[in-house]
Amino acid sequence: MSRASEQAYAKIRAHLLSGLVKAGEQLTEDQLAQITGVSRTPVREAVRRLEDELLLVRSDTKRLFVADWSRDDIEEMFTLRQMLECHAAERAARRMTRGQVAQMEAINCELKTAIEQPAPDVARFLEANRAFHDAIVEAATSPRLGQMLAKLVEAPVVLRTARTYSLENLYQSARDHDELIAAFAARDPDWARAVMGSHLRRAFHTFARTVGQPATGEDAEAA
Amino acid sequence: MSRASEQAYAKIRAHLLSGLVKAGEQLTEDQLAQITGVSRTPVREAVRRLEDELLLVRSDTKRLFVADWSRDDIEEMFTLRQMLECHAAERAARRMTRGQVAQMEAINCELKTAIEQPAPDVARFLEANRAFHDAIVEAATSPRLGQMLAKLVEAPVVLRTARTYSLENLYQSARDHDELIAAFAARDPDWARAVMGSHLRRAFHTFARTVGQPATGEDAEAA
DNA sequence: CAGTCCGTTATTGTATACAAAACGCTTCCG
DNA sequence: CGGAAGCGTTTTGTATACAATAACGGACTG
Repeated sequence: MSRASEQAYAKIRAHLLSGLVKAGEQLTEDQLAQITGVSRTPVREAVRRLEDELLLVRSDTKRLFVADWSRDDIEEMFTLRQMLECHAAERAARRMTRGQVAQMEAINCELKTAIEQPAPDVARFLEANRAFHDAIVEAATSPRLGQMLAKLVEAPVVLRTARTYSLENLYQSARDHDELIAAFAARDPDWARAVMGSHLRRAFHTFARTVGQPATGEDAEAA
Repeated sequence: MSRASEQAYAKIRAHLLSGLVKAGEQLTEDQLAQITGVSRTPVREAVRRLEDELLLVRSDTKRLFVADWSRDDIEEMFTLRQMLECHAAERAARRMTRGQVAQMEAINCELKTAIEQPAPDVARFLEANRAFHDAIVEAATSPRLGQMLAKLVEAPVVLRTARTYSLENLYQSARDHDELIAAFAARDPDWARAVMGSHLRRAFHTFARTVGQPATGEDAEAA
């Protein structure tokens, strides 16, 4: 994306997760143009993307609102993500080269060091985690699948960024990744699918628990 | 969508399937603005939608081209569609009301009459077929799923519109639909999923056959 | 003659002004 | 007092002019 519209996208997104805006609140393009410092044209471009990612929604008469997700919405997204990403893991297991496996090991190594610092570096962990999942999608070589997953993965992250991650959950993720790598190295699609399934499903439940009893947040898990 | 951008979308889309443009050919926004009769602003909006639907693609330097799909691309889309729509059928089977089942019977009835006219009315058949699948997605009550499927379903239709449909395939579709309705009435998710799976998978193979031996087209099947 | 640098042209990106549509408020009528 | 119609305000949609960037081609140099 071009500079202004990309910047608008990033700023609006940051604004949405800053917690300064409430779910359901109306926004106007002018407002967003002022916040982002660019004109309405690139703002509209950015808004379109955010609509697509379901962070913003439009009323039937084209007015713009901050999306508010129900618990069902979130469960739905996790379910879809699980379905698609299991498929991706399966495809990836059939196609992954040795070089790609090695790279995934490197990524997961980085992820572990992010955890093991004196204090776990959550941002760095999330970055590595993202890279790991992206690598799987890439190995699956299915552009449509990647496009769909990108949308699903982005969204829940928004809600969870504010939460803290328990150390144990971070370690569990790293172990899941290790097992995924083993499945890829063994070129076993069924194994890869199964590991990915439990990885994500558990993530959903720990996530749902913190949403059910919000604000205390201590045991959300990164997927 | 608003009037001008909607019109632009429809006209560009029609232009793409008219066969006047070759896959891989470059297009410019100005060109499209002239064709559609509106300014570049709504054209850009329409182009973004078409990019999202993968009918248009951009080079790494933002130049616009007509997408050309490989056979693998098409297979990928069918696979994804099957995965998602099987899931939709399963969900629908759990949630569908008697009223909705009755409505699906009505739709499939309409579909059959479209076939049985002196000459089968393919356009009318496709319309009913689309309504049938839409009804399933609606009964599944999963907005994200619906959104994703909409994209996948639209695209292959483009390629197949030019083809003719064999009578037998039309009847087979109607029978599949009957069985789906039976599965819904019985509230049997597994049954619904299985029928949908074979319905779509068969559609893929008949479709792939005509693509493999193009131009003769006589046995593409509607899903 | 090949390759690269630079100026020209083509194309996309952004800003702004204006048009159309929707909202909300007031007023007017029953 | 309720409700609907009208009008000013707000918000979104479109057109157009201009800016930035990428492709193209031609001249210059080794």
